[in-house]
Amino acid sequence: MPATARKPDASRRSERSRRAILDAALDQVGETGYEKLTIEGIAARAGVGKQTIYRWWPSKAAVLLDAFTAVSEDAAQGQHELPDTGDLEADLKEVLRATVDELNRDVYDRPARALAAAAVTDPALAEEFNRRVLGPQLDLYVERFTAARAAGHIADDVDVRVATDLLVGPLAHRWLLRTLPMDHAYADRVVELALRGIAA
Amino acid sequence: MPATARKPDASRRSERSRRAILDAALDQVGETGYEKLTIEGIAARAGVGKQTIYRWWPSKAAVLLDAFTAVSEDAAQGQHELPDTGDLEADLKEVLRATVDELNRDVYDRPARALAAAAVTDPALAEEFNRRVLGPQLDLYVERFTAARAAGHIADDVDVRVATDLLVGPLAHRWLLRTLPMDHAYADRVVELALRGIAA
DNA sequence: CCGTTGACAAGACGGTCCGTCTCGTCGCAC
DNA sequence: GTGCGACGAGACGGACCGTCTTGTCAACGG
Repeated sequence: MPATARKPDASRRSERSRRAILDAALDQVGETGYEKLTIEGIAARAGVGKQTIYRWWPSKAAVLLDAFTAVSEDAAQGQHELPDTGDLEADLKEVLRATVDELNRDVYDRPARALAAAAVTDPALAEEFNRRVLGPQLDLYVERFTAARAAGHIADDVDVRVATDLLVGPLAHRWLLRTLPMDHAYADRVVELALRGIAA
Repeated sequence: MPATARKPDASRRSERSRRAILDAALDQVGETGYEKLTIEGIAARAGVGKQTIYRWWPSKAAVLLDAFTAVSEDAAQGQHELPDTGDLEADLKEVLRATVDELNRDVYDRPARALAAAAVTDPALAEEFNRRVLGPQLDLYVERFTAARAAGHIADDVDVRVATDLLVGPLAHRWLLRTLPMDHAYADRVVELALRGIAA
């Protein structure tokens, strides 16, 4: 009589339905935005019963997170580390420029923005989002900076995690809050200023 | 026959109702969070008809923006510029530490977070939010950096707007997405690293 | 080979909140 | 004092919520 919320049998789960739901969620958010993303809408578009969604996901944000994780891994194209040509500044500019381009494509921007917005007011989702998507991406910068420090290209006492924030934070800020346009020139300036510092 | 959405007469507006609505919205979002903030709930708590809210605001986010603008101006306490003791690093640390403290107070964090989240997926609200709240705050940094540049404390070719992002971006990133805890030590490190740069 | 099991599609259901509307009431401007 | 328009209250149809019910179907065990 423990109030055991009995769990569904994952081995009997329909892969076909799972993919249809993920695709439908991604399509819907890309077309009409997050505010018009609805469980009923996803179910109808996927040709699936609502209960099938509620059985496997706790919220529409969780569905979108699963869907976006696949997109994100596709975009990574199996690249599990940042380029290292020995020229730190050039490498970082290349990566940040690519990030800017990615965030300016609607198919990537829409779901990413929806997830970020949801994470801002939902700590549990934020934790999951960091663990599955954002964290691994930030780790790439940490690794690259660690290598650069070993090569003597950055100061010994630099906290590589803070250095990562110094690069990514400004980009994310402009992207999320749209304070000003975000383009290649901005990415370059951020890299230059972050590397050499503001002080005279 | 122009579809003139006839506008209400602002001179007959009830100041009493206006304040009650703003207070109710702020209280509600502070207690139960943004997702449970509802127009009907605000109206009930404020002892006001729903129509009175719909007559003067286009969305609940707009109500919250008005409410928060007042709070934000209170918090500024008439300080329309950043401290300038001549020691740029110390001044910036003081300001960022104060910002961290502010963002860690629920009465400030809750509505600010709700507005930021709404702005992420609503470009029109983002524009208004930037114009009324975020923009003026960022301008303070721009002014302080401009003064520092005139005093020869920062390099001549530094873009003061990018420098501002370099400070504020990392803080905002940690605050919004909760990648890692945000405290005084972090604020100090960001200031130090931003000023002197990552490179050796 | 057949019976049991549990996920499935479909959709009914009560509930909440939406945004619009219709009421009297009441206060300010003229 | 009179009339216009904002006001509080709440009814209204509609959207979507999350749960529940029904009948179908495929996998798996005996």
